[in-house]
Amino acid sequence: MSKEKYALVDCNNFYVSCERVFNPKLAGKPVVVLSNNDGCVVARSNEAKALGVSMGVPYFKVAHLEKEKGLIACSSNYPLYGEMSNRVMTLLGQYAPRQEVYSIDECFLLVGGMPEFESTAREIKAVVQQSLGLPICVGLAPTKTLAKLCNAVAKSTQSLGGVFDYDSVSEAKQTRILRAIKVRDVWGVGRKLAERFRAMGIETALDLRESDAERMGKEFSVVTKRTITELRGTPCIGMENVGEARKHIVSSRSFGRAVYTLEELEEAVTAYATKACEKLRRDQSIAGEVEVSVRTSAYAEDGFAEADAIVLPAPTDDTMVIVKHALQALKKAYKPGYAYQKAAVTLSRVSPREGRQMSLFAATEENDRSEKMMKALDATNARFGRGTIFLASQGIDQSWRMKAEHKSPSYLCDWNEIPRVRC
DNA sequence: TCTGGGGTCCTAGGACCC
DNA sequence: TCTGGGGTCCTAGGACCC
Repeated sequence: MSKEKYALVDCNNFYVSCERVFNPKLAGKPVVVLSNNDGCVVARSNEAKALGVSMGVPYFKVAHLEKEKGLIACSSNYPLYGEMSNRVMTLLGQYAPRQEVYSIDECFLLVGGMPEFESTAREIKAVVQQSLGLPICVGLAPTKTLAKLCNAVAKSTQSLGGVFDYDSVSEAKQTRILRAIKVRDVWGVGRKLAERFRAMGIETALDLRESDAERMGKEFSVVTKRTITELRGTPCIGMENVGEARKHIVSSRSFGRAVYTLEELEEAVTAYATKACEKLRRDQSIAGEVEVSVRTSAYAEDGFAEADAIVLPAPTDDTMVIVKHALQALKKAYKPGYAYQKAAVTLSRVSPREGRQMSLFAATEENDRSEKMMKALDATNARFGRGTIFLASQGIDQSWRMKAEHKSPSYLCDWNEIPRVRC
């Protein structure tokens, strides 16, 4: 039996790198990409990191660097990043028998039994750079947890050329590497756990590896025990099945300005529920419950947050049915007199569309009609652009929509915004 | 003035059953 | 009214991830 081996491939500063592909003027400059509403920094170029811009910082706190240091901010352009992600993932998937797309910018490849994968990884890196213009790094190790750490090592150590294989160095060297990594930077260790670990004198990845796995498992949870085992080189987190349907689907957005009236919240909830239903149908799933939540700013002194969930009469993927119940839930959650800043629609009790339980009371004819209607809706919106057909209750003006003041064009997703080349 | 969005997994505790 | 133990299922909430 060949030894297990995982590769973690991660695109460097992914959103910034995507912007740079289409706007070469951004090369070599400090660039950040902002979250929706131009709220926080969610991606930074190396030059921006060097200026001390930290991840997740509210943009207004670093906006002064625009003038002082030439910092450039881009609003996020998720359709563009999504399309670039599809392309890079498709390419990477060709290099291994199994791939797990872990997030928009990283995937695991199962490369056990493939000799000399380190040189293959260097080849992959060159191909992705050449064909898509995206820089990547690769970490190789016998477990996913170590592969994540090795990826970080590859990223931070220039001389490695973007690829690091844990097995290529001596045990002594491995130990030195783990000693240099803070426990907080280990996959699966968040802020809370790191605090509790520190109180026990566990400061580094090495300290965690050397701790008593059994005892830690009892004191914390099986998750911690698994992390420790993985740090020791024994895999216990396998590849996830790809393409499995999500169990919860959320659509939520902060508004571009404070919203007070039920009517405006109804528009937003209709739009969010519509979007959640599109995702639901794309997964070939149906939902049994819809929840609506609304809240004022999390930083408001006199804040308010409320949610209400409604179990649907029968599980469905019908936008009109789900919107209707979402609006009922909203009415129960809404209280007048607050400055609302955000609304969310969550679909749960999600199950596969195949073999669904039809409502006893709904005539099959009605089910048929709804199915045809939803198919036509999705097909039209896919062909002519999202939002070609929509429910009137989502409003036309939508003045509550979010801000995006520095957005790049939808180069890959809209014929009207395709890049032009002059010669 | 200005602080994102979308997921997963695990655990504890309550309801219910025999 | 008193009295037992054990199992399952579901949900809410916490912690984590990118």
